[in-house]
Amino acid sequence: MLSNKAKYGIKAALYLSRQYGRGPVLISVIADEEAIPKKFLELILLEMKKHGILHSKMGKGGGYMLAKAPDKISVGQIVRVLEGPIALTSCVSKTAYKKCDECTDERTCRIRRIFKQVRDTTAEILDGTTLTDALKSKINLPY
Amino acid sequence: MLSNKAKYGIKAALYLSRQYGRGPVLISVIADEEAIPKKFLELILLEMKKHGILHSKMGKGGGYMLAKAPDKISVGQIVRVLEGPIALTSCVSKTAYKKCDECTDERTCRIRRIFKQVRDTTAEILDGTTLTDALKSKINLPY
DNA sequence: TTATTAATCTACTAATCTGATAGATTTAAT
DNA sequence: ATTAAATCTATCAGATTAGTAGATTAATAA
Repeated sequence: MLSNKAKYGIKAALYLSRQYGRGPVLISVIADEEAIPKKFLELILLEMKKHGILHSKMGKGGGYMLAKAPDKISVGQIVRVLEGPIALTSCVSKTAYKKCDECTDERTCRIRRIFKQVRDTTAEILDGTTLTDALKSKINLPY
Repeated sequence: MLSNKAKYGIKAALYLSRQYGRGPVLISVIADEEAIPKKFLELILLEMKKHGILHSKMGKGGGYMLAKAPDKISVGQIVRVLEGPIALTSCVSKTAYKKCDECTDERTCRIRRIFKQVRDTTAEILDGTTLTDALKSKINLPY
């Protein structure tokens, strides 16, 4: 299951996408609007900043903003930063590859084959969905 | 990431698939052959038994066996028992549906749409792969 | 230059999950 | 009755999750 951390991070990023181009947004505003514990959100935004997803400005008039346009940021990037690799087994991860401890032969491992398939389709969806895509909707939405 | 528990469970199930029809197999044999801590494996097999994936026989000449033919057991079933729901958010799970705590409107939640897609494709792969399928291979394997 | 505002950093906590291990008990076959 | 096997109950150390608290630093504006 996805952690609250990742969920909150995606929510915050979507919020900042809607505010994109309008200058920095206060942590407290995002926290209020998206019902996220403020202190927890601080840590999350900081982590996203350190990974180049967000920019921030300190002091009066400061706040957070997207580091890039919302169509240049994918949900996959955010998930990787806040949740870790998309793959379910390390032997199948692109960003955090590591042979499984107990693995004798990766080439013949049946579990690997299955979870490689899962990783690839999941990555395709998450990396293929930008924040802009995520905001698009068929139904009418309140913002 | 997939827990060792689930990995061990799948490995054990694949082992039992290869022995299918030959009577009960000792926990200790599976543990040895698949390099799984025996005591830990006990718990895992018991859990799989309780969920109808395995059968067991106590006493001398006893052991574990598949409860059904390997082409009637999917990897998805095992993952659900040992790892929990396939979905990354509860609001998108078929077997463990629950509205997200903070959710105000499921119908309009963008995160939900994305993770529903991920769940559906993942479930398709895992439920669509039986133990028999998992054992099939294009390359030559040592068993 | 001082007050104010806002992010940043460091540290801590409680609860839960993971990956086991230990030992006693029950069941079944010989 | 003995032996072999699963089963049950309990415990444990370490990691992770989901935060909270408080001090510090940076930037702006007065």
